[in-house]
Amino acid sequence: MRQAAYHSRARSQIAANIYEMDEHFLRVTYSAILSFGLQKWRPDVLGNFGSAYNQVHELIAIKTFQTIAISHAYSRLSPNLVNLANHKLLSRFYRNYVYSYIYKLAKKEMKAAGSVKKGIRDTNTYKRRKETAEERTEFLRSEGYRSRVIALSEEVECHSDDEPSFDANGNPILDAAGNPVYSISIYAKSARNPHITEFFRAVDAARAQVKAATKKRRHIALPRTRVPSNLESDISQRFPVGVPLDWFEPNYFNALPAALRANYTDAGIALPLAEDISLDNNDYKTLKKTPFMKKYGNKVKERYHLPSEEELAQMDKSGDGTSSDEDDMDV
DNA sequence: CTGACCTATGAGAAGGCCCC
DNA sequence: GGGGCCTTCTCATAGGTCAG
Repeated sequence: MRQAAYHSRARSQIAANIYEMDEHFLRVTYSAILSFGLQKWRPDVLGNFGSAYNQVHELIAIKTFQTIAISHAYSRLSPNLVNLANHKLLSRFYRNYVYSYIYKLAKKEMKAAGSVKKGIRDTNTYKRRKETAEERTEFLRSEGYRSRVIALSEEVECHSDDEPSFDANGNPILDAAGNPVYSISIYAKSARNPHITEFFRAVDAARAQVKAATKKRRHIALPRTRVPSNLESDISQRFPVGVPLDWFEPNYFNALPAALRANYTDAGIALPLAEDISLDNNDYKTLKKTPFMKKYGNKVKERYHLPSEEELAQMDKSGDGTSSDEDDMDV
């Protein structure tokens, strides 16, 4: 029961609300549709609301709403029924909903099937990624890291995104029993240095430890699994702009067009090489910039090929952002 | 202006807490 | 242990921003 409600809600708010309604009221509504000689209630959203076809739909919608609302069909939502008899007002609500809200969705969906659903999923993916960024950053601050390390995490683009487990058609993936599998899939972030990814995983483990030790367990979080074969999502393409250089995987970075590498000429270094970090040696956390660079940072920076002074000067000459030469494209 | 990208916020569900 | 309140989770939607 609880499962069913959750799933109907997960598909759509409207579907979930219909699910909560007494079946009797649904029968009243459907028989009204049939009594007008219609097989289905399907207004022509893209057409004129004044057409006979659409007027019938509007009439059915308002009449059935009035009929069942007065019988407390929507009591769960505790509606205010003061204006229930105001046909003009209900008509305006109806038209706003059908010819504005639904119209927009229909137009979007016509352009690309599945785009409405994808938009909703993306929204939540963005939000989760933002929260990941905030929580990791907050943790680094609370652990007393220097700003060069915190800069690894501050921008949302520093972090990979995740999506619920849906198949290519946007349908929930089902388990053997036919129930939807609700889990979160984490996409790869190929631009990011695996060294940094390891660092974030350690951060996450520590965050989980803090959470378990201090917070009450309110909610079972959905399991998160990594997407196989290093698949990247389309949300993950953009680079963070203010990150330390070693956020990037060196080979990946060095293969980038000079125009992109040029954005990071002033970027700092956040962490020592992996082999220079050990449990009993974490002075890198507190060293000031100059001694840090001398002891650890310069070694890291050597691995990155930034555009030379000559290249940068050449790039300036070829005009700031205005039409570029064809040979810009080759790297 | 339009579309892509992203944020802010409301709302329902679930589970813990508190008190009897 | 169970009813009511509180917190935190997720989802959905509306709204904002910005580049082209």
